[in-house]
Amino acid sequence: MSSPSAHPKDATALERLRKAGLRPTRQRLALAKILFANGSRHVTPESLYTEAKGKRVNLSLATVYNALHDFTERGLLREISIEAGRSYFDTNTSEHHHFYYERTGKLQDVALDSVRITSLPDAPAGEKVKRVDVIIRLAR
Amino acid sequence: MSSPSAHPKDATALERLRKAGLRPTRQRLALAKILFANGSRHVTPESLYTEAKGKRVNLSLATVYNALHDFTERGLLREISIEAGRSYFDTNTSEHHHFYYERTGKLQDVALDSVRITSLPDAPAGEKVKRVDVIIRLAR
DNA sequence: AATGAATTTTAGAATAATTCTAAACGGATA
DNA sequence: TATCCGTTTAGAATTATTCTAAAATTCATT
Ligand SMILES: [Mn+2]
Ligand SMILES: [Mn+2]
Ligand SMILES: [Zn+2]
Ligand SMILES: [Zn+2]
Repeated sequence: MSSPSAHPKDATALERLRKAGLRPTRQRLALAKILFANGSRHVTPESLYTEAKGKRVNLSLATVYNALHDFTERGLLREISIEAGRSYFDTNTSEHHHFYYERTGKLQDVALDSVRITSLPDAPAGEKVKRVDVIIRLAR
Repeated sequence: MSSPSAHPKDATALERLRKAGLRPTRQRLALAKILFANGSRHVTPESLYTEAKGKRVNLSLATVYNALHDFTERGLLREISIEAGRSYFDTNTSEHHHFYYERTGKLQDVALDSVRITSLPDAPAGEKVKRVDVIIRLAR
């Protein structure tokens, strides 16, 4: 395949990958551009694959899985599980919560400070709290 | 206090199924006995199937799936999704939260009043809050 | 630019969880 | 007991994800 474009448009995605210690391959650059071009997004592997294909990016589904996991390991994404058999990847890696539209399966960010938790139980002995996830399930 | 089951907690497996409008078949009775014999439990289809087989209950995995879904539809269980590719069924159907031990995949109940949420965002237009799930992820 | 080592991508096979199919079975009722 | 119809079942099918190993690409070194 051809070498990566050096256009300024790529700078953000390229820098992001470099900073994360990930080789900026053609596929990773294309996915990073899609993921980080605009605001916060919540994608599934399949939805991202479809979107990339729609933009005529040539890659395989396995590469999408690899990239999503690599990005997550390097802190570029956060993985979210809400429903069995479907995993989401969130471009917003800062602490926040979610609305979950049960009807459509869509996720929407909820700002951290709009959910005030004023007490939490102590973590069991030998364990520490890694994260508190609040999912606000919506129905009509 | 010697008279039988005034509360669903005390109901026999048979009574429980009858009240739920489910035919008390051999398989459902055996599963209900395992599930509701003691306190709160969090099972996976596979773990329940293995446990039943260990007690020499003759049934198929498909029946375990059917029963778990039937029980859930009739309010005897609640389904919980924490991790993609693994679903849990909870015998505690009252409102409560969970500790999730990431290392082992085990769930543990967290009493509703030990998590105090003093503010929540308004539901988006046309939607209402169906449930708020709090998952406290634990790591060493 | 060419070389070579390490990393990444890929197609397709493999695995895992769950659902489907349709035939056999068995509770409920009369 | 006879009949009805919901339930169970084995095995196939489906879906999501991971694995395999060969080919391609990146990148450091000449
Ligand atoms: Mn994963
Ligand atoms: Mn289900
Ligand atoms: Zn988010
Ligand atoms: Zn519980």
